[in-house]
Amino acid sequence: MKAKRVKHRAKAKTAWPKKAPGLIAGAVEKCPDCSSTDIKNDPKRAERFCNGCGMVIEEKQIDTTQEWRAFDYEQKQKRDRTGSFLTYTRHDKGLSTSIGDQGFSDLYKLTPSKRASFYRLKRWHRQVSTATERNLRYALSELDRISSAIGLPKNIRETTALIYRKAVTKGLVRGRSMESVVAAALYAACRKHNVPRTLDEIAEASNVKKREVGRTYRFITRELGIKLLPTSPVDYISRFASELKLSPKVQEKAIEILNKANKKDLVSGRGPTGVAAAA
Amino acid sequence: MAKKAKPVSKKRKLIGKPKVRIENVVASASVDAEFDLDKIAATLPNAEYEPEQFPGLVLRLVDPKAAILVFSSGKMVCTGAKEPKIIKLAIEKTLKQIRTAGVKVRGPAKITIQNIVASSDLGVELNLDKISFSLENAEFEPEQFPGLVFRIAEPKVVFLLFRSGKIVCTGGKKPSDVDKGVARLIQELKKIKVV
DNA sequence: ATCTTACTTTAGAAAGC
DNA sequence: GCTTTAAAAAGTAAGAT
Repeated sequence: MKAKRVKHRAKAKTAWPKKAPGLIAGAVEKCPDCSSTDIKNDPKRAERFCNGCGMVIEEKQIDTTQEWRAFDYEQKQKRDRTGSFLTYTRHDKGLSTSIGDQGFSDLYKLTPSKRASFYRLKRWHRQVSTATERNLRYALSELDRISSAIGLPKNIRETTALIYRKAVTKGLVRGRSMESVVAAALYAACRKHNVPRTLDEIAEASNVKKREVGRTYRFITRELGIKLLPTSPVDYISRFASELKLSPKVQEKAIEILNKANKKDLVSGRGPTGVAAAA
Repeated sequence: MAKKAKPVSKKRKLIGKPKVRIENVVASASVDAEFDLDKIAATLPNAEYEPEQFPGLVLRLVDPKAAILVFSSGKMVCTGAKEPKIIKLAIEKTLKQIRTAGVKVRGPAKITIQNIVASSDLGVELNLDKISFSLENAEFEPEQFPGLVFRIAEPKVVFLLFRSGKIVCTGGKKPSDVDKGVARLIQELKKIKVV
């Protein structure tokens, strides 16, 4: 059975949505790798693959770099709605190459024209990639779960994926639960995009103790050389206001108060959340 | 005994070097002997020993105020000392009590100070936001902790800086590390004009 | 199976929650 | 009371390799 592992194609079956539009359910057969019977057919690439682990069952060929790009795009569009395809972890997002990835993107590029090379590399590919890839797949399904739970824009998911991947590459997940690292990366991404999501919200959504999310956040942030400015209390205003049903006028005044407080240097040491609430 | 800094009004500029007070000294010690912790725990009233929870026996001394963790290997950890010299006194007293419990111990213990925690007051209000923006090794997460963490490599110590100007220095192995560290800290703060 | 982490315990200060 | 910083001791747990 010739089959190759397709990265980021699928993730834990439990996290898969009912169906992936555009992909037709395949015949009743088991995946040689994970035994899942959830085999899908990919009309675009003319191949069938396991929906559970991403293993390609039959390759009917014709894969070119260009088609890979097309594939990415098509799947990406679907992903946006289903939250299934992990295309944003691909090289096209610069998530691999910029961090010394094991070479997935290069391998993909070799696939179309150098079949022989591919097969020779396949063994190596599988042994060195499997662990990381599975970790990544699981981590991303976690990310999707949490993201949809607290409703986050995709740019934040992508940033989170990027941070997570860098963390994995640097071996920062060792000794820590993958969940806490995902939560920490997500928190960092929110901070980076100035999307106010408190540690508590993320901790709750990810089932990781607040203390652990915070610790992991500080750890990976330090190790990856990421230095984020404390969230401005102003960023919390709109959220708090809508939650409390405050008028725009009140919000404006709150922001005004915050600006004054800032000039007077009286907020350092105080959590932005509390400051915003006070205002 | 006064806590130290009386309500000195915060000045705008820092002048002179602030007094540093050592709050805690942690040291490891060891003797060539194997300790029967059950026996020690059974005879010393000031000992706590719950091997299921932690492999060390906890001995609390009131005289030299300190807490000593005693391990079956003959190694110990002494914490709570307000000054380095107290470590030796505490370890000596610990060995004395252990002998009282019927456990033989010969020779003096070799002691190594592992960490010194000190506090001080710069006497100036600190703008932690500005410091975190300006100093590379500063990490400030007000949502998680009100203090700013600042690490310096030489001497290798870590500071916790607070808005009030109060600071904590930890990680030093000897008193001079604290003094040099504080001097270095002030030097850095002056560079970015926050003191 | 081994190596790597981290957690457990101890003390102390700081200041916000 | 909790949170953060550092450090040692000797176990356990979990993860990666």
